[in-house]
Amino acid sequence: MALVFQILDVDYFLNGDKPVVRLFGRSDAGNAVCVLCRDFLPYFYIRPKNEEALDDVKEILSIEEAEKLLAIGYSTKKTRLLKITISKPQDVPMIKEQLLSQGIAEEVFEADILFKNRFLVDHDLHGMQWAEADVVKTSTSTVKVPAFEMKSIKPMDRKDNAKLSILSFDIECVPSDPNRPLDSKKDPVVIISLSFNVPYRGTTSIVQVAKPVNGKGLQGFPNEKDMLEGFLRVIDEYNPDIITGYNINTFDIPYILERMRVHGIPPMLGRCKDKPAYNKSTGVTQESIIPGRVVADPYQILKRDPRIKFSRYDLNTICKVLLGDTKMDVEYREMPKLWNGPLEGVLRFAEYARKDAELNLRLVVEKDMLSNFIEIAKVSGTVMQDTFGGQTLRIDNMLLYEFRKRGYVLPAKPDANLMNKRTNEREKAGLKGATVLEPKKGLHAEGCILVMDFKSLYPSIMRTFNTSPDSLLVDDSVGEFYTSPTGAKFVPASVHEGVFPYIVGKLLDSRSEVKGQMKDADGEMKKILNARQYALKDLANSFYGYTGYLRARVYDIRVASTITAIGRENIEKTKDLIENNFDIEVVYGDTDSVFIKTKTTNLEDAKKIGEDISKFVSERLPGFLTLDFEKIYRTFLILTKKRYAGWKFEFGKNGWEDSIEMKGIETVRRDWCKLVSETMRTVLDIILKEGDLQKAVNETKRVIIQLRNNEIDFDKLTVVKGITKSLGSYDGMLPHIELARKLAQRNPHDPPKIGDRLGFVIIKGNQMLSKRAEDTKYAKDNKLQIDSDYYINSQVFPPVERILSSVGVEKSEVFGSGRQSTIADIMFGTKRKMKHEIAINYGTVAGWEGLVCQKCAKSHPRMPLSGRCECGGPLLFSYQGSAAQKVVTE
DNA sequence: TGCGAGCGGGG
DNA sequence: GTGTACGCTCGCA
Repeated sequence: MALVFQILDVDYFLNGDKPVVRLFGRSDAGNAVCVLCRDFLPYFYIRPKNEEALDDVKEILSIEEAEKLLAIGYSTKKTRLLKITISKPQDVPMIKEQLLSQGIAEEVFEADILFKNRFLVDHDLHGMQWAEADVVKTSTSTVKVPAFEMKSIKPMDRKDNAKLSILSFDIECVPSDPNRPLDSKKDPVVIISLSFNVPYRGTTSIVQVAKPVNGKGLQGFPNEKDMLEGFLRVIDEYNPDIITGYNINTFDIPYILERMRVHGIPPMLGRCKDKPAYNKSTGVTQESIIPGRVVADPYQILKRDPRIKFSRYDLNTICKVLLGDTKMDVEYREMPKLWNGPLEGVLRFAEYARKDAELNLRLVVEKDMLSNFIEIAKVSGTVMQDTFGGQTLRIDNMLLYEFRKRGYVLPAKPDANLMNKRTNEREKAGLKGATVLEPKKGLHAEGCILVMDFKSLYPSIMRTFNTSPDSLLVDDSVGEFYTSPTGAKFVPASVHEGVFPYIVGKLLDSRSEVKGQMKDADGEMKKILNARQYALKDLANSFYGYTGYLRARVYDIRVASTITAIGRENIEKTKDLIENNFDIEVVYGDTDSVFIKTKTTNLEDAKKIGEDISKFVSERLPGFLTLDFEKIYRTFLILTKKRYAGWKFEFGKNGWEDSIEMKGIETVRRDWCKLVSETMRTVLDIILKEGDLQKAVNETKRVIIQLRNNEIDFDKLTVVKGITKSLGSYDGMLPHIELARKLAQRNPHDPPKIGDRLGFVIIKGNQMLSKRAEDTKYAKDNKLQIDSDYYINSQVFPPVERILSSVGVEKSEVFGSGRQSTIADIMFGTKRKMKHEIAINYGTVAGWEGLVCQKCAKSHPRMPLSGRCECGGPLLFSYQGSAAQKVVTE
């Protein structure tokens, strides 16, 4: 029969001496299924040295001749290799070592490719892809879901996803000794909360409690052991495809596995009866594996997402920002009291746990956190679980598909020796990075700044110059070649299109196509397509980094350094093209962007100039390189390379929308009090939106005076820090730890405990700084004096000073000790301008007819400089005479 | 400015 | 599991 299913996870088990591959998935009919393949064996390639000796290696099942191309260095000459097939995947490393150490093989290829990946690549299958298999129903004692024997399998061209069931869970534990950290060997799990996207027995959440409680949505158990068994029963019955939870990879799963071990419960959380869930921790990275399911941890996903950064990554902060909801208010130190106290407390604790599991599920579902990974799996071919790791496996897999198709073998991952060699080589030759153009420092307020980007710079360079390890010319076999700025030579695509440029090109072309399809799509499909276009871009962009990554299989510094060298040449060339052909100045640029200062304050005109420059430059850049007009900054303040702020204007659905954009200038930092962030933002706002440097200075002075006069609320001066270990184990002097010691003395029966977060201010005194940290509330209640010099000199002033000095304001001006000149004034005798006129002209945008006053209805063809009507009323964009849409100024 | 240590999330 | 993998922020020189 034909079974159509989406491939969720792949592994294998041994049946006697032979591997049996298991494909776990969701069938078209919506059932969890497992497809078994018994006729696939592990193999690898060797370049033989002593062929006869192969006969003595008893594990080898067969030896075949194979003529293959090698991935580094262009050549049409195939190398004679032998394909070695053995029986057990886990024997491969051992046999590989033996062949090398006994001088039987000169070199080994593809002996370090995981069996599941080998299977997928060789069958042209991808993770999360739909497949159609010819199967017969079978029975096996190894899995918990219906199983089928596979006769054949082929990939399908389907974009949709099966309805995946998701279980979100959270555990609560209480330490037996509140002064010591939790110990999974001793301290029990007391509560497990579960939340389901597809309802389980008609409910969306359950809380399991290791006490004989009962109630709605509650399951009471006599003890921890029974509860853990109950947890396994629910997982088995619900049978989720995805298991999720906040920080489950490094906390909940390893903890619960240890508790199961203590109680002698086999941790069969997956879809197999023969393979337990386990946690692999390597260095600091921990990952939990549950066979047949996918473990997704929003904490790790969010932390690694380059698109958004959060100030903190705790569940509460994340939910506040993303969902507008918060955790229930239960402090860690309260938990033992709740658990050991009266019933109401236990129930409150249970509801707290329920909400955590629910919040996490909402993050996954409402924020659509898995779609990107599903699409990355579909494109790169790895199973979904492996998409949560790094870029390397994704690229290795994509390279394996393509190189294999073209008759190449991939080199092995580098061993310690090769890594050393690469490191040394790099230290000698150096891998030069990108160019950052020297910024014209200070405030640019006279005209709009255009921000222009090279679209997909490194992928475009790869495509244009055919830079790829397999097109790198290492001999004189070809007369026609391109010589890069570093001297490396590449054959043209007409001779041989490199695998890297080919894949990158396919990804980017496919992305354009998907973006086209998105226009006609809606609902679920639009989400999928959007995730897909992002995955395609993300994957295309990671190929350059791979060529220069020391651990890559197909590392080649000549390729990596060629790409950055072309990038550097490109940005310089572009700067010249712009400055030589337009009466305009490039004030900054970094890697793939240039910032251009126009002479107009009219946003429309600026936009037009941006489009003209984009067209002009793109026509003159080679191949796939294009310069796109990205956005307008009306004003632009640059402190140093990579640190700047701009008043951004973008034309959106509701007309011109403005915001302050900052790069590299941090206004929020954990060790800064609120006052610092507030002052910085105010100062930046005044400079960028009003151009009034004197006002910015005055504002800074005002804050300093308020600090001296004790007029600032202590809450704005508070810094919060947590106690992470026992007080005795801190060596250095830290303010919050000294405070914790003080509080413990003050209140011996309720001292601060591990996990507590202390908010403190620094008060006046002669002791060293860390001894002067004081609890904010205590300081307030006892009317203590804050150390205003500390707040001025160590908190507020340094970051604000960096901003002010970039526009030429001297420290002495802020502190008022007489009017002194800046160094620039002394050198050039120019008086610095304290007030910059910030005129804005919004222009008229196609489709929009003009502006209309909300108060007197007078129409204006252009935005007046004041931003308001003569009558003082706010101006709205008018469209086709009537419909006013949005206030455009404040 | 560059380096080495230390911590994050969870309970 | 045909393994071997962080990344930022801070304090200090």
